[in-house]
Amino acid sequence: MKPKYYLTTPIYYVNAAPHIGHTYTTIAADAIKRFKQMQGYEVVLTTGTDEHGQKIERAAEAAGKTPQQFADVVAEEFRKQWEILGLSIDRFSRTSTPEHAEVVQRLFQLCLNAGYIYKGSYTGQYCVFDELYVSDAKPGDPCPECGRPTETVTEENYFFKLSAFQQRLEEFHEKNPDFVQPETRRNEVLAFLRKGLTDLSISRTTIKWGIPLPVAGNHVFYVWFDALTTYMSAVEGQTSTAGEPLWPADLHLIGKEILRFHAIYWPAFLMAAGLPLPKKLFAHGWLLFENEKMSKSRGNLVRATPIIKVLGADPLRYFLLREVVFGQDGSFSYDALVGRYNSDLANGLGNLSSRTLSMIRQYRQGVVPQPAIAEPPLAQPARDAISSAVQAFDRLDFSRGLEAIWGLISAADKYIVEQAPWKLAKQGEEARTQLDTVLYSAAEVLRIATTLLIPILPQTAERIWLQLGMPDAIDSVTLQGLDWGQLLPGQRIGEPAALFPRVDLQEAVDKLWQLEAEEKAYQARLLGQPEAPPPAPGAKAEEGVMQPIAEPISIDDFGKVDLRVGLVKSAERVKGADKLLHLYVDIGEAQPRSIVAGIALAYQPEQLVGRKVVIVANLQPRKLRGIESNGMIVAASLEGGKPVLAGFLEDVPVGARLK
RNA sequence: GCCGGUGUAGCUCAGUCGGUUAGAGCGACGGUCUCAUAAUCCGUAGGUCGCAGGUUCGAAUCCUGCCGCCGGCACCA
Repeated sequence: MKPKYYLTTPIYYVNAAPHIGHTYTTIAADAIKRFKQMQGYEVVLTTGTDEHGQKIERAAEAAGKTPQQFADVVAEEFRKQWEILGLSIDRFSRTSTPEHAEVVQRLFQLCLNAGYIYKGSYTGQYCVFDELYVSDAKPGDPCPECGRPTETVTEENYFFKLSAFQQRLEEFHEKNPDFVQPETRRNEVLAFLRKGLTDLSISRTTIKWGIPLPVAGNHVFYVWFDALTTYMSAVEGQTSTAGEPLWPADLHLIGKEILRFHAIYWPAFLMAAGLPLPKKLFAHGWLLFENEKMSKSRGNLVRATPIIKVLGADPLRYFLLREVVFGQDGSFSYDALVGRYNSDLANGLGNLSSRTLSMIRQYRQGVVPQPAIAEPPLAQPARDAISSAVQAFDRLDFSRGLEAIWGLISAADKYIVEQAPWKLAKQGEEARTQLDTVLYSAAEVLRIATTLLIPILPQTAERIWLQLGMPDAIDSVTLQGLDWGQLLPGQRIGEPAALFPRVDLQEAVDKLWQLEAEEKAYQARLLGQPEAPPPAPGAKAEEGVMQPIAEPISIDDFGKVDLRVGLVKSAERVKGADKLLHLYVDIGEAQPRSIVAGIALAYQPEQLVGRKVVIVANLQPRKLRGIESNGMIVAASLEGGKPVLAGFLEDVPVGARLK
């Protein structure tokens, strides 16, 4: 009986339609699944959507839908995306289903019974958009993530006693050094743990769209308790064919941004409930677009669908797994994508297949010949490639594994040129056995490379399989025992056809940009969002999202703010803080004021001395890094950028009021 | 500021328990073959191995300092 292997992708939040970041994770998971299957496991792969929360409530409202309707639309987009890509998903989980709610409530109950849940209250500044409390913020402060104004919220919450698990979690991570990979991520987890843990608020009363707690009151679960539990609810009560329970998961594949929740919260929840913990966590890096972080606000998100249309799903899989070292950040660009397509797939694999099959047809009437020797020159390189590729894939190092396979492809190309079968064919009888060996070797390399590539290029592998005329179904092929010499002489090959027609770089890139603009517009319509202008081909969108305009105020309200012209008398860096400068500013008072401003990344202290600036003079004093700050400097704050100080074109006297 | 990582040819990277002329793939340029998807194959391209010191007979490889970049934390807006 096969051992089971249960792996998961994260569940994706339905505030956004699928983009290539989602695709990257899910493709990797699919490749892992196929690889594990070929190693003899019964594999279950789940993915799904995270649908609750205030952000969805509001997005739905803006789109004129109920939250459920809204979630339905986006969830369907994800499902379709994985279908178009041909991903082998066993279960698509949605947090808005009753089955899931039941498991979440049960997990809560277990934690409650064990004494790890208590009721408390919390007051703080809350950002609705990002659904997070902003620690240390004052009323009206903007959200650090999005810049939108925060709201003061007090609520009674249920708390999870995370602090009680610090030691157990540390011990767990010490004893399971492979639990979190790559290692650099593990170090982060340990560092975070050692700083100490505070209890976690796991419920909200401000949200309606969520799973109710099985207690009195209007509490619904807050994101992590709800979302993480999907990993369990997806396979609730299920076993493998052999009767082995699917939980615990063998691998959670995640992005690095959600590491902490998976490496700390999730094990703690499970420990509290007395349930088995997952076996492994792998945090992959981000896909950067031409070395910039992809984000909605930068407008440089890329979708997979245009790529599938122009090049196909397999080339996208190949690119993502070959170009990016799994676990590290990687750069995505259309140029690199098309480059890889032409050089590796068209000229490499595709051409080897084409020339090999064509020669067998021309010189041997389409029948795989019997090699004259048992150990042709390519036999050992092939064995080495099998061993390196399998080992690399096993540690999820796809790029290295693919390198090894392409090394074999190159060796075959080189061997073919050295042997020049087209010459052997003209030499008649005396070269006959030699030609047999050459043709067999080429076909055998093709068969071995194809077998190794099944997890990465499933569609292409199947096409080659048929073209080679392999008698057994490709689904039944395993990696166990894969070796040189298993291709049977006498086999009649199938119909050759080009696998990856070469494309013109510029034409392909233009087409990709055009389809991308259409896809982006389509997604915006789907989510009921105002349509963004399509990006100019190749242009990097730099405009950020317009921050919402604050509530209207009266002239009297404005009059409360005392803005003054000030002259910077001195400026120095604040020790121990990257962004802070300590200034003394003359605004016409007896003594210059001490003001601490977060502009050190944008301005050198010496640049500021003698400069006239605008000061909010009647702001409540506050201590920053132990230094008294009596006021605030007015600056344009660019999202994700450096602040730019307000100033005057004409000369103005110090102390003048702005109104 | 603290912690971790990283900086090698135009691009993506390999190479570090110190040791001959520092490597691969892609791209570029030149050439070759003709089975093949104007593919393959061969050759060329001269990179202060971030910078500066140090240890050593000898350092990309060890040590120290500095700089850049990335991540986490702190901090701020």
